[in-house]
Amino acid sequence: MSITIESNVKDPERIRERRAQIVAAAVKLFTEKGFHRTTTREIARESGLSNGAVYEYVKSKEDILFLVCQHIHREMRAQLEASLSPAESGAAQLRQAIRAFYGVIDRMQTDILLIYQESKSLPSPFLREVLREEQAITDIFERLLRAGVADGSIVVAEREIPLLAHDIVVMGQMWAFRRWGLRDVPFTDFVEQQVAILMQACRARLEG
Amino acid sequence: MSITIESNVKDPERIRERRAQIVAAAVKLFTEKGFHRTTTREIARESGLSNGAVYEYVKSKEDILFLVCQHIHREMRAQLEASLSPAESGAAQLRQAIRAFYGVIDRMQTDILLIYQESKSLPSPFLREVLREEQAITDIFERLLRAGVADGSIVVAEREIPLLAHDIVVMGQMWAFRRWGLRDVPFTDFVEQQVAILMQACRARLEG
Amino acid sequence: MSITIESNVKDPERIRERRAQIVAAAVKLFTEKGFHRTTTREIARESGLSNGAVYEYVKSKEDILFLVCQHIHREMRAQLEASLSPAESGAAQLRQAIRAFYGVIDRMQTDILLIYQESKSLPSPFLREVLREEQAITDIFERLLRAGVADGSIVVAEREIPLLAHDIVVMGQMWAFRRWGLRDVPFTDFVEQQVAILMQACRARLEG
Amino acid sequence: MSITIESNVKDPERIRERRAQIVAAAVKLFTEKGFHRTTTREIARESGLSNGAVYEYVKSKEDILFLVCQHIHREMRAQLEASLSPAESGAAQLRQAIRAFYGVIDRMQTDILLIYQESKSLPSPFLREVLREEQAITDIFERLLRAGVADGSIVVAEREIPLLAHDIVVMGQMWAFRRWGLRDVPFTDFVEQQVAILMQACRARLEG
DNA sequence: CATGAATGAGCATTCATTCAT
DNA sequence: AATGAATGAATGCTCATTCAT
Repeated sequence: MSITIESNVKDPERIRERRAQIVAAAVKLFTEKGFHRTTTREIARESGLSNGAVYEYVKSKEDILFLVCQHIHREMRAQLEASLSPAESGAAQLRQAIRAFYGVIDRMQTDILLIYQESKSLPSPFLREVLREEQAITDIFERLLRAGVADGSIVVAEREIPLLAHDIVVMGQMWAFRRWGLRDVPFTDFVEQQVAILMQACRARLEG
Repeated sequence: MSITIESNVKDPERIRERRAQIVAAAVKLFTEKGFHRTTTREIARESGLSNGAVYEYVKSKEDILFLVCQHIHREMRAQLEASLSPAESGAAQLRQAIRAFYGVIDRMQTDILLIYQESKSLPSPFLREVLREEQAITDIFERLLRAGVADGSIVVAEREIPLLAHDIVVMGQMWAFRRWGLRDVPFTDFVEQQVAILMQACRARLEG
Repeated sequence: MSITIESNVKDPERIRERRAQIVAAAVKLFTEKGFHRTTTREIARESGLSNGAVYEYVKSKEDILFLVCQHIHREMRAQLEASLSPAESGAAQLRQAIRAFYGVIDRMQTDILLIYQESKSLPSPFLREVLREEQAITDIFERLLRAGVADGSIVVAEREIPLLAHDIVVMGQMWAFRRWGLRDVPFTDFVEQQVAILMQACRARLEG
Repeated sequence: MSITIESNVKDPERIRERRAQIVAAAVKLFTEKGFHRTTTREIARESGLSNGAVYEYVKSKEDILFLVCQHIHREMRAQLEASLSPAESGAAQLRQAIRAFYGVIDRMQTDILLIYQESKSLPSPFLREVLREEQAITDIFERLLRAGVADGSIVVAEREIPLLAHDIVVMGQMWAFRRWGLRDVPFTDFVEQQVAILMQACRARLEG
């Protein structure tokens, strides 16, 4: 939002295209070998650009990492919004949102892991922006929780809401960052168990 | 089972001492600047050893990272064991263990964050060992859950236990890795809310 | 004789205009950051031309430096000629010329410094041309000295004339290249003292 | 004096040796191709060190340039001091010093040219130091002028002394930086003519 | 055992110049 | 004539690791 990566190139359409190539290449490589072990040359080669061309669209390697994080967050947001659907009660809406979110997490596992593992390498203005985005996702659930409280379909104290929202997010993201420990848990079981725990924490009436 | 780091030096006592120095220095530096941005020279200087001496007790920089993770895990285990105390029921025991564990997390915040952020840089045999250790901690809670089920003080399906144990761990560790989002939550509130959610998930009778 | 810089463009008027833009931009940038630290992109931007356009009027970055030196020398010559005025004796003429020249130096301080500091980066045919121009200025003073000898208003041996002419030039240019050491000397004092020394060296009768 | 270049290496004797190698190589290369066109790799090769070794004794390429300037200035000072000899009057002392200084300039022509052409590439704390050194040389002549004034062997107004000292220096250094224009002047003639002009400027009584 | 100087492959980044449009 | 995106060789510098002493 507030941060804009500079480019020497003027044509915005071209910037979009080339950065998409760079980001695609970087996501692949960062996922495989991590940010530090990936060289800018590899990113150039993988994205089909010359060494120099990369630096026409980006000012530093950290810029690329930021672009990657930004791209992933946008994709997450888009997918999340696409899978939210209206529901009768606040509780039902919340449950549906959690399920939708966890679905996104499942589909974007490696991307989410990438952000978890590499965002610490961002220069701090970028990191702040990434955390802001992470908080924005949490805020979605805060709002849903308050809506449920408002219509009486769930019961949570206001002061418990922030942490509960974080729980919702983290209990989903662990599907990505604790993959090693959850090999034996089928995804549906995972979702249902987490949803059950969370809805119970909201003292929601049992529903479909 | 447990991985052994090679050393050119014979005297095991000396190895222990020197590695303790190296680990202390590395923990400090990795926490401040991260694994990749810390140089072996800096570790040598900070630990009071010469560049060469470090390599008498360790074969590579990754070895140091592993030693650091190992040290932190040991410390965690020790602190956890020290703060566990017997309780009447399995539920009470579990609740107490969670509280104890969360206390450890609070005290070892930066160390836990270090493992979260840097363990991905470990060569895979080391990484496996670290994850094994992480699993071992989770296993402690699996056992406590089963004990509670056994004495009827909590009600959880066997198939739900592994994930629930992960939840217990993750919902505590987020105190370390989501510090940026929990600034406004006092630690005691944090613990009590998480414990409440978790005990409720266990259908434990409400107790002290 | 005089070197000609090639251009892809035919229209000589256009060449003149564009090169004037390029030179103006380059003088500004070279003065601020030096030749090596200035990029051709910066020159393009500052001159309002595109990267490519610059290379339509110039074959290399060195060409630009040469154009800059040429421009400065022309400007110096023009200013010098404009401020020369006839005088009664050769000695008076010489004194007047030195004062005029030093005035030019004072006004063109940064340009003269630029030539002093950057001309060494010219390819040797260009450098030779620049030195020829520098010699041409010196020659002006040689001629004035000979004129003064001829009318008897000064007394210098023919063999001393070349060096004396160099002294006249250098003792003025130091106002530009020894700026750091002459902070406390007012310009008028500077001129008068140097003129006194030089005229005395010519054994000129004391006048106005 | 006030500036110390850092080194990773501890042994001061070794630092001295290695830096001498580096400086010797750099003087040669900078003289041949200039500072900017010389690469650190070339300096390493020429000095018989590895790329990395150079950076054990120096923190940056600019450090090398500074070391070079420092070395040249020390050498100049040493030679100058070695060739100064006592004289009867202040005027005689001054004349002798100028001759000695010009002899040094003749012997160190290329080095002096190097400082003239490349010192502008120094980071400003280094540049200040170099200019301080240049001023120190000028100060020597200020002192000699005052001594001459004091014993009555020369006549100069106090306020004329600083510029006169600069003239002494610059009128010698031009032997190095105006080499192209002085090809036909024999060194002895050069010295005698300059000395004559300068001593005359001091209104010194004609002496041997 | 310890030291610390030396190594050199490796990396991010720059920039003069070209050339398709 | 003009544009501006693309190129890629070149550069200064780093740092894990080794090894002679």
